[in-house]
Amino acid sequence: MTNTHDTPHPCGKCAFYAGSIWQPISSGSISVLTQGFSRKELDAGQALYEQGTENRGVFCVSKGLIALRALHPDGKSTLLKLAYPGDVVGYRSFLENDCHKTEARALQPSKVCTVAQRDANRVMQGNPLVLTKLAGRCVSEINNSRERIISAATLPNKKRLSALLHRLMESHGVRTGNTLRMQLPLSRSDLADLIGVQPETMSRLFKRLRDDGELVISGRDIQMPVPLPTRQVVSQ
Amino acid sequence: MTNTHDTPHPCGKCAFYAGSIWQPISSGSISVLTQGFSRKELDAGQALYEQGTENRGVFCVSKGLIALRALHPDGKSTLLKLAYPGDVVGYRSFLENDCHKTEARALQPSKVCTVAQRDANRVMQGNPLVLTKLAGRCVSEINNSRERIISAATLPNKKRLSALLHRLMESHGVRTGNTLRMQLPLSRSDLADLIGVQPETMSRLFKRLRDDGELVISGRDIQMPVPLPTRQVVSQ
DNA sequence: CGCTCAATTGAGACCTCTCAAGACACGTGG
DNA sequence: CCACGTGTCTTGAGAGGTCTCAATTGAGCG
Repeated sequence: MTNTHDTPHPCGKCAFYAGSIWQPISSGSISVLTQGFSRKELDAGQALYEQGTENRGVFCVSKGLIALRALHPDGKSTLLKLAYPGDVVGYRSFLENDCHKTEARALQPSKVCTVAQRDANRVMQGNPLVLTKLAGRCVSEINNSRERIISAATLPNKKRLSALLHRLMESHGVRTGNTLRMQLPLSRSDLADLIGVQPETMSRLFKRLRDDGELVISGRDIQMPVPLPTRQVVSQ
Repeated sequence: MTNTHDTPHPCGKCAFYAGSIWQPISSGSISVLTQGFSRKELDAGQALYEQGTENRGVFCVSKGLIALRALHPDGKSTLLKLAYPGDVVGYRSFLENDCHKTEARALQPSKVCTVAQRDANRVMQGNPLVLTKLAGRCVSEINNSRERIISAATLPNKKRLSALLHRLMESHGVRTGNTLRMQLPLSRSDLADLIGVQPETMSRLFKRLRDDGELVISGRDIQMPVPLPTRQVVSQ
């Protein structure tokens, strides 16, 4: 019934196949993976999963941008992570076999591939490398969190915002001559979350950066000069 | 040469055996584990490993208290985590097969069990459950980091300090009648790191908590009333 | 046009940071 | 035992930053 031979890998045509957590796996597992595999399109603002709901599998962003937010009892929320194409989301609750402690919501029109929980577990059991790769994603996430904690303790807010904008520019910016330009994918509130201040303060930080001549802002349109190549200090 | 039969599990007598990442493993792996196993005592202030050094294995705290700190180029440092008995440290660099990005230093006289890298890898390869458990530790660490980020964005410093002291009291406090009392295992600087303020601000926060009557402080000796049983709101 | 939501601006209270100086505990050596 | 360091902790003062509450502006949309 199952042809273990010529079933193509469901992620085979994905641009992020090389780094996929579902690769390599035994040819026998490919049919299991395919069985649990589905692709979904999300409009901007649409939720991939809601906080508090049961985990239904492991999700991989293939296009667009997903925001992971923790919703608080008082109605506010905190933006915890931006998931770009190639990123895996939902693995925290998958590994814990627990409900989602954050919501995942598309910031831009996005495409997400899902491997259903049951099949994901079966593939994982037959292919230890899958768990190895997932653990690698966990470690990356730990690294990211630590960087965020360290920069919060180390840098003043203005510098943190500047660094954040430069990072966003790397992903979303288009270079024209000597300037970079992007449409911010985030609201001011979300930006404020990412550096840990109130939205009003965010506005004022923007103004200060503008006054410093670091960038030109108009709504979500941002321009800045191409940064000089920063010379990394090589630690022996 | 190896007796696969009656070699005892090296963690068998440990109080944290039940939650150990090295359990259960195949009886054949026990001798490998034993081979890579060593126990080390650390004085207060002594380093388990230094930042920037190569990973030499996976460490498990069996007694005392270990501080994980990130050291910055400017000479300052940030306290990232307190590792209590039962906690595993060094697994981040172990999984990445990379050098340590933090230092681990004993805050109190401590005992740490080490499984050397080479043998840890061999045991892990033969026992997928080990990686499963390690992934679980990663997920816990992610949860901790997220809580820290959320509370930094949500609560004012005074409340964060209060929450931190209550948490420390749970681990280090002794109840006498209606009061809890502990010797702080941390310097003011380390406490300041944990909530993300300067040491001077830490002092002033302490003073405000004292003025509020929340606690009695004398150096590192802290007393507070036993908190009322907080009634958890059950979210349906 | 009028609604709504996002973003900005204003004002004042409050807090935190920095730099500096003092208080305190602890250990060492005279 | 005392003097003297040393490191930790506290306190002070002023500048600067952030927060909150409130009002205003701006942009998108029926």
